[in-house]
Amino acid sequence: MAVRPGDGEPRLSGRAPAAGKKAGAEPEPAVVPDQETGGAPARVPDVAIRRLPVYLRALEELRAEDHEIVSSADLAARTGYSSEQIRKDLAYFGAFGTRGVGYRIDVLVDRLRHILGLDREVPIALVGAGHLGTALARYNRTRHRDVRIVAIFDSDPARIGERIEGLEIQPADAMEAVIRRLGIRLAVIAVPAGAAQAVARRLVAAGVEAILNFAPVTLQVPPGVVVQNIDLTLELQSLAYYIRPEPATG
Amino acid sequence: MAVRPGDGEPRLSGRAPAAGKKAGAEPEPAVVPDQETGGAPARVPDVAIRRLPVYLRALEELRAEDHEIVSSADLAARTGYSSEQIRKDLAYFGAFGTRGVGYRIDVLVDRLRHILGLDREVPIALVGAGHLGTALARYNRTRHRDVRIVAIFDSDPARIGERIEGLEIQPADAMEAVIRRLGIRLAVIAVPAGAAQAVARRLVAAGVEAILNFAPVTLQVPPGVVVQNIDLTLELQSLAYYIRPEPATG
DNA sequence: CCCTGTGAACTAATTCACAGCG
DNA sequence: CGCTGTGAATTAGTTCACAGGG
Repeated sequence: MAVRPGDGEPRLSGRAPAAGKKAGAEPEPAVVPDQETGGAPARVPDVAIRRLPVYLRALEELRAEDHEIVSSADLAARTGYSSEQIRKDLAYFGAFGTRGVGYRIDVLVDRLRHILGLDREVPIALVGAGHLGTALARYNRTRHRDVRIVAIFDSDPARIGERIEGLEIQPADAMEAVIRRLGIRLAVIAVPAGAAQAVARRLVAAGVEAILNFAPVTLQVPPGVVVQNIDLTLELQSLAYYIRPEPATG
Repeated sequence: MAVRPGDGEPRLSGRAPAAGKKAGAEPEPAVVPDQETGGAPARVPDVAIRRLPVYLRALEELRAEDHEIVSSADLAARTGYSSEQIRKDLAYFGAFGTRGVGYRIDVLVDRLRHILGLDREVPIALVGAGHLGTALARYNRTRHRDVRIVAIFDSDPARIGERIEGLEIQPADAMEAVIRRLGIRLAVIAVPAGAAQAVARRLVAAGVEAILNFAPVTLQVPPGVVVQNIDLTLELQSLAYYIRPEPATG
């Protein structure tokens, strides 16, 4: 069952057209941002977008090891994706390599960061400072500057004012105001299942366009909002499928 | 960008039959368990497997609301997947519905649980009892019985003996022995990046066949072992892509 | 040469559309 | 009828294979 490494694909479907019933199901192929990206061509598959951060991480490792040039084959060995796949993914955004040589690591890192929008800091809101939310905030804030949690909200009065890695937990009431003030467009939901949908609605109303949802529910969001779900139970349940056939000897 | 709800696809490639010791990249389409499953046909796509737990959850919600019958359209509305997709996924495993009527919820729940191997308790090992590991264990143990963490390991002597939801943290040294004794075949890795590969190797050596990995590294595992990665940073970085085009007004 | 970049071929997955049957 | 079950059509994604250029 050996799995390809950089896993965890999304299903960021209905990229343009509606997810809802009413919205006439448009068949159009969904055009990618572009301009801002440094000229992304239309139609980059979501699966490819999800691989870019994996390449980026591998490149940063290589750079830390004092490499300057990398071939798609080297990246393939590190990431587990095929070299053709990597070349194709990169080629969606332009020709960054040198034939017969490979890619300059620093150039490619800059390019990928720009494509992903990581060349400016991406401020993130975290809603829910329970055990999971706290662990996520702690991890994120000790390591990352590009995608960084800059606001934490919780509905428990007892937690308000407490700090996680220097960042104060704010009351849920303040959510809209703070998100607007900081221009936050990406949020993480780490609240109980029962509260998640309401939180999502408020986030979207406040201007959030992308949500990473850890609550075990299917969020309903308007078209144009991207949701990525991470659900421990679902992952474990689907992994259970792969271990089912009892070991030969029983 | 509206996303379909029950997200988070995997890339469980190389499902390869015969989890033999010797490697050897087989290109064959990978036959699904079967027999044990209640007669699964060959070749069920991984993406379909990953949707089954989503259906299962929706069905259990419906049952809790005292519904007895559900149509694929109802499930579609709850899960965000299309009704055809749902029917096709279910049909991989047999004809569980009644034409003109729908599916009996209790029958379908039983079927899905059996297909996923959740009709016997699936014991799980958690390696790493840091903030994240602790949060995961707490969440899992307060809710689930089907996929249940039954052993927790940590390398920090200060944590040994401490309990999380009644379960004692054991020393990392005990890993192999405990996994063998309890017949654990599914494990969760929640250790720092630097330790993850070594942990994965030990787990596999002790008999683990499926790993849910929270460490930000690409694990190398032998063929026959399934790895699913969950990586907060990667998720946030790819979501950043979708919010890039600045809001019109800047 | 060597490795990138890319159309073409192929494979996988989804959606369509309708026959089939309670 | 109404909704399942499923081949056929379509669309998406990957791999092949080779031309192209430093």
